[in-house]
Amino acid sequence: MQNSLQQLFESYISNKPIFANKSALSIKYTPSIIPHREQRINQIANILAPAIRLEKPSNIFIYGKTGTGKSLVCNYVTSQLANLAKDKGIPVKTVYINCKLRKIADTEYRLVAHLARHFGRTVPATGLPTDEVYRLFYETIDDKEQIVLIVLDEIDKLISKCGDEILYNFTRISQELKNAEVSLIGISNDLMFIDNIDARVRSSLNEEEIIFPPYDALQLKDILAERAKIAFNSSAIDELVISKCAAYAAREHGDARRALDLLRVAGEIAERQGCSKVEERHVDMADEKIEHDRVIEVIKSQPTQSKVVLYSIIETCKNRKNPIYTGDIFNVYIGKCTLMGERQLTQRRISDLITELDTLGLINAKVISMGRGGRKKEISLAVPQASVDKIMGIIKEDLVV
DNA sequence: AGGTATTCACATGAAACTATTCTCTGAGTTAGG
DNA sequence: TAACTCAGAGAATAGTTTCATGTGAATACCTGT
Repeated sequence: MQNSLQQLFESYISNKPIFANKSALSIKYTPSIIPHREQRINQIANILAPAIRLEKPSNIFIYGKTGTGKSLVCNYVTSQLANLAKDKGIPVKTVYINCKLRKIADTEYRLVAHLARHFGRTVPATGLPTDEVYRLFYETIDDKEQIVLIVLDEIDKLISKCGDEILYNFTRISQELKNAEVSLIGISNDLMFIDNIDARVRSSLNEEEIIFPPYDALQLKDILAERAKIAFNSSAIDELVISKCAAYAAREHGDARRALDLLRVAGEIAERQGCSKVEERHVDMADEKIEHDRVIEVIKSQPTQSKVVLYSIIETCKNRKNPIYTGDIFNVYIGKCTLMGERQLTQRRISDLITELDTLGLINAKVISMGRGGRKKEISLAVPQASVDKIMGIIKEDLVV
């Protein structure tokens, strides 16, 4: 035992390390070159440029699927702008907020409170009327002449949750302020997002739209190659592996984030196995591992009731071959609740929980009409068979089964 | 045969309710002068 | 009298329940040939 450990550590030393600078593959990393996005960078820079002359730039809305470089480009341009402004002493402030983050900016109140805090006000987490928080925010930024650029990432999530009055309120901000000017940059994953907004709000926004198309496999390959140069030792990686990662990610609507994850995890696996080089099989393993980890992570973070529902679904799927529907699940769920002494929710709520599990990608729930048989959700598991036992284990940890 | 009306078993939407957390306010209480 | 305490009103939020309405197509029912 002792000996084998010795060997393990020694082999770690004798093998040339695979990574040179792993951070280049993380999401937070901002590369100095952003391939295939030169045009968008220029577009955004052009729109924002008036800020330097203290004129209010137009509002911008950026659309594109996940991993198309929206946030990256946006951060890049705004930080360049902020740097320049700082050097020249021009009062331009940029704020980046991710609206998806729970407990930070996922409601109107929290968003405005967060903004006010960013400008140095202390705002309680609850207790104040929303109008009051708006007033605090106005006051704070209006005390001197300045341009404020607010970047709202994943703004579609915010709007779908709290309605589009927020946007309307923001357009009104500019009218209320005497000294400062506020411009919005909205980033959305949902291409249809703008169509769901009230026409009046939309016209008062009079925004510029920029669309980020997904990367194709070749572009992904360029991006990966660029990062791999920094992240890996040159001998540890070859073009084949990179192509494979690019191809896998291109299969999923050209998600660069996914491609980078794939490459990083493949490298980690190779490292752990004591290989001196990343091989294609490591990419396959990485693909599986990422999916598996994601599923486990998602399930762990679910509230108890969702877990009970998922448990019921898994068990029913195991025992029965023919398709299963909401009603079946509900019955099993009732049984589970009495067994475990959990509170029973209504079928209405279970229906919603099932839909949530579907959007999380843990199950497939398709609404089908069976004529006289009624309208139902046809439910099946979406996780690989291999993970099922692990999942059951995790759920059981949390529940007294 | 062809057309339409019904009907099933939920889905989907909206509103209202519950419980918790937090602020703010003002009445009542206390301690020191 | 100033400082302090504490209860109650009012807000925001998450998670539900209640009530109401919507839905798609297999099937039952009718019509005219």
